[in-house]
Amino acid sequence: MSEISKAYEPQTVEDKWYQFWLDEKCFVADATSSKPAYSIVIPPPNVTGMLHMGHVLNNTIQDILSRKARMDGKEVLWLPGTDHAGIATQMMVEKQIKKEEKKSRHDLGREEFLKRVWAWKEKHGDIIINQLKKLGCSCDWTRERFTMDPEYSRCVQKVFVELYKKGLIYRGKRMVNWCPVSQTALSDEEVEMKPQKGFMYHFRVEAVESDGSPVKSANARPLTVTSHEPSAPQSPNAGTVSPSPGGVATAAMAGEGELSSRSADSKSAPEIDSAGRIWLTIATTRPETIPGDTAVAVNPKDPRYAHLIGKYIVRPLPAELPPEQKLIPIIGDEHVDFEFGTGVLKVTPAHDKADFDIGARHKLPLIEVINADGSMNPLAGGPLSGLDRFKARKVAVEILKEQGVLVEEKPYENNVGFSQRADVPIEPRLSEQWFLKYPAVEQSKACVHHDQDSERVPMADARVSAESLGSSGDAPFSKGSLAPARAAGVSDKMRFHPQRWAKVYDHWLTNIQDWCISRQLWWGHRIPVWTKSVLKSEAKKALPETLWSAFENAKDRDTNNHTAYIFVPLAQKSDEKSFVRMDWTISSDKIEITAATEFPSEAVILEEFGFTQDPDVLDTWFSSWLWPFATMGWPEQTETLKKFYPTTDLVTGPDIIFFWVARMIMAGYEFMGDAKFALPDAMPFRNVYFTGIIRDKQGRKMSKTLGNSPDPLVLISQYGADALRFGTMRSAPLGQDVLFDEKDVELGRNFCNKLWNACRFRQMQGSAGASPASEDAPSEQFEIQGEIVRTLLTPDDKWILLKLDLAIREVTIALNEYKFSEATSALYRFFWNEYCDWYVEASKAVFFSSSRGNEAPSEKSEIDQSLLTSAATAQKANSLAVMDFVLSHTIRLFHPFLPFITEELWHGMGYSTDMPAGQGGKTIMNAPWPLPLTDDETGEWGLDDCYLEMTDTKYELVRNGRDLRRAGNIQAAKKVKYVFKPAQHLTPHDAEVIKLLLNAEALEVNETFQPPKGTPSVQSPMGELFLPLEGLIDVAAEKIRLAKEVEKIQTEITKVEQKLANPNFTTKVPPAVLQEHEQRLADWKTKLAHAQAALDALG
RNA sequence: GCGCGGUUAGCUCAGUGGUAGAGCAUUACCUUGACACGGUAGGGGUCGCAGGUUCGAACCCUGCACCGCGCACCA
Repeated sequence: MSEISKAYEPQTVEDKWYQFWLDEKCFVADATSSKPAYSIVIPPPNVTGMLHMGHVLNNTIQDILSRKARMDGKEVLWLPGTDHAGIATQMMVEKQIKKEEKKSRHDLGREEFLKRVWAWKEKHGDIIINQLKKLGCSCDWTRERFTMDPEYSRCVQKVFVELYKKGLIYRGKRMVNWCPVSQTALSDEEVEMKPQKGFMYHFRVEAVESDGSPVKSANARPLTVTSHEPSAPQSPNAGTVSPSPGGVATAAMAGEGELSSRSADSKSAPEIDSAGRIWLTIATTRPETIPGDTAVAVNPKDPRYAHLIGKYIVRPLPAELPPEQKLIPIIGDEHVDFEFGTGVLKVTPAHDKADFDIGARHKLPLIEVINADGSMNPLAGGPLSGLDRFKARKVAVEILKEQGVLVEEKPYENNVGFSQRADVPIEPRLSEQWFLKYPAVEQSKACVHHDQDSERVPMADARVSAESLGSSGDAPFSKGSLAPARAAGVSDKMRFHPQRWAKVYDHWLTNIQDWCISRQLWWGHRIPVWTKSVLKSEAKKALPETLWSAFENAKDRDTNNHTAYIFVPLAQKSDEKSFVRMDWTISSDKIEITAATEFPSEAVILEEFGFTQDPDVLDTWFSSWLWPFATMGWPEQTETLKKFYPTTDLVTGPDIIFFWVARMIMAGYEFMGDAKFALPDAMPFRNVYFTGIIRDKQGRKMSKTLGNSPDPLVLISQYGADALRFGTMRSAPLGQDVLFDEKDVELGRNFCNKLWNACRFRQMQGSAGASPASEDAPSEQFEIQGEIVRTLLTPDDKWILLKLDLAIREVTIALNEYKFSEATSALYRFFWNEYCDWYVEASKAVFFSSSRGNEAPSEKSEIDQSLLTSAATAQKANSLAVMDFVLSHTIRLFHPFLPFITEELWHGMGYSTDMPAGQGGKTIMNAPWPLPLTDDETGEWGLDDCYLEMTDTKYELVRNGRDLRRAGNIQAAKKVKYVFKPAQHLTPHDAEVIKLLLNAEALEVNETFQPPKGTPSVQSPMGELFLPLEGLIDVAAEKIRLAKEVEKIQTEITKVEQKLANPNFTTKVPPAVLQEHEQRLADWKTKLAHAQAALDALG
């Protein structure tokens, strides 16, 4: 800090120190270290992503935790990496290729397309990593991982095969969430329900017999209108209302006309027309799926319809089919809610999840009418075929209108599942996919802590240990933070912060369905399954001998559709342990064989045998869920795993609690429970901190389309990374969403500048002796070596040392409880409001008055000049020593939050030179985290708490004295003289401090001062302060001020008096509280007396 | 429908039973020797509503309202 600039300039400082940390390998974790471990795995950002505010929040927190842990003496591993993000990345590259070459991925072919994605990854993969570096993240970059690294892919395959062998992974033709844009299946978690405005269409169909002849209404009895369920609207005509004439109703569709009132009736019962024919009205939001209907269902308990079960209806679409091909049964199914709609449900087993289940129960045929891309296929009928599903909906409605069967069309809002990625409605679609039955569910449920009061007991790994807090921990620590240090080797449960997420997690785990893990994409881990299908008749010839004999010897081999397992030694391998497990399915003429293997060599052999690999890839989360251990060398027993697994903290957003957190926990129990790892626990982390979601200042989510997402790098270049970090942390309370405002970053920058200038001020006061004096420093060489001398400590010194002690406690506790905004606020308050506003200002009394020792007034001339000078010098040096003590602690407290500026100051202020190389001598990163003052220190320096109160009283007097100025309408610049009438002895130091803080020209201390009538004054336990204005006083203004004050005091007195007059209060309240109230009353009364006297004096 | 948050100054939020707080914004004054990215002083609040518990409630309990989120959803 030789040429110290007036304002802090972060840009050069940040780059310089980041490079230094990298060069010095400060972030590299040593798995062989004897220090206790602390570890975090980064939630891997998308490899081609860009840093956004969510990353800033998330990674700043991780960096704070990591840096704090290093200062606590832990061996820290913060393991970074990126995620291949299947759909997102593939879509991005496809879009690019489309734009630049007007080609689809299919034009390029799989191999070429994957080349392009890899090229894209190589080109853009470092961007986000470099952005994290800009932010100051102290990740161990030597261990950076990517979810498609060869070793990582190996883990994914191994896990797949293991689960497959356990029978937890299976293939099945099921209803899945299909995204017609990405053209892939999705998991339930990737579907987002959104309210959608549409229409509810009611159309009617005739109930017929199996031969197509009308069901006679006579047969229909015992239906009577009055036997309806209570909720059904009663209508005397309902049973006999006339059917609408053919070709009815296009104009009145909006719902107000005759038609709609009749349709209300139609809800209550089937209509019976004059010819005695029975009509059912069906409600649907998706008329385009009518061609796929294979039944209509009613509730068997519904008296309106139950008698029709077993009859048929004629499906209106496709219109061109002959009626006999459109006959579908009326079935009874409990699923139908007869209070909803008309109580008649059209069943489309191929295009609706619930309908599929109904179809399965009733063995209904499936008619698929929608293609993978969301268009209709020929089975939907001529007019619909080829149309997009939404267009087809409109056309289907037109056809129903033409047929005269549409009875109502009313606006309707319902929830529709959307593909999270592509933002289009998903299509429930039947397809063959791979599914996973989640493993270790029960363990995963049991492992999370649920106690209500656990928020106060933060660290299961005893991150807060007795020694890390110092032995003198009393008041603030006794709240419980020191509490249960976990007994060594005993696993505790995992903790969520804030805890309420445990309930959400639990609920999800209780209700999970199997996970659809296959994706019809190309970018991702290809499913390690190979299949081969041979004609039964040619099996012997077509199969390798080993396989054929295994097949031939298998029991039940002729059973149709029978699945069994055979283990086949691979012919080319002599190693007997080398088996690939194969499943086979035999149908009437074919044998289908399936094999899964994680080994590339076996895959090659399988291919030689004519097996082909499943074309699908795995869900991206199927690789992410292995992140905590696959990045550490699993399945080998690496040093890293032994040292750093389970990780200490996970920091992530609650939006991926199901996608990622829950699944990682299950994977941890499933794959890390193996005794060979000799781990204390299989759980992947001990604490999960859920950040809030970053929103803009209007509370909206940040999104590209809204354009409300600021670019963190722009903010960093404008304000500095420290400023961004500090501002974000200050406004990010535990568990709350963060409303981001650039003002917060500005605040951070201002704070850094304040810190910078406070150090600059210290620097300008010269050397305290520890570091050599620079050329232009005062000529005196201080003797005291920067040590604090008790006898020279002023009350202000003691006050700031005590405040520092409190700040250390407060910040440490806040960090241990993951309360980052609390820690930041405490530091801000301490440094700005206590250190800068009061201590630094008060210290000027020492610096400036001692330097004026040479100009001592004449009455002191007898005192030896040199003695005076040296006393003043010693006093000054002592204050500098206190400043250094406070600053060197403060800078360390700030380091996790503001890594760059603190490193710069640490060196610039020379604090690094006092430390051993490994403990701050080289970098502040390894400097010890400040401990609360020890009993030795407080005893040595005489830091009694009474100095807090004493000095607060002094500062309060100053505040009131300043107020007199304003009350007297005196400009801030105008130098004024105050008179102080002390109640007891006032030290010259305190007099000087008061004078300086009042910005007074002079402070006359006069024990016998007789103020002229009307002199404004303030009262304090220290004495009375006057601002004599010699007739310049604005009497009216002063009267108003005093009157106001009297009023205020009286209000307070009344409040306290009322309390004290209540016998209930005086008898029931704890003595301390009672005493406090009595004291308060006395204080107010004194104040009142003075204010009243002053007011009276004005006449 | 079920569950979870929230409601305190103009804005964003702290505040777990004992004198209502911070930052920003705002008003007035000040470029004094670290800092105008600064200083000093001020104005501004029936703590969502209604009950209850208590000597005492922003805080604990009950109910309600409104805002947000999650889960489940019936055409």
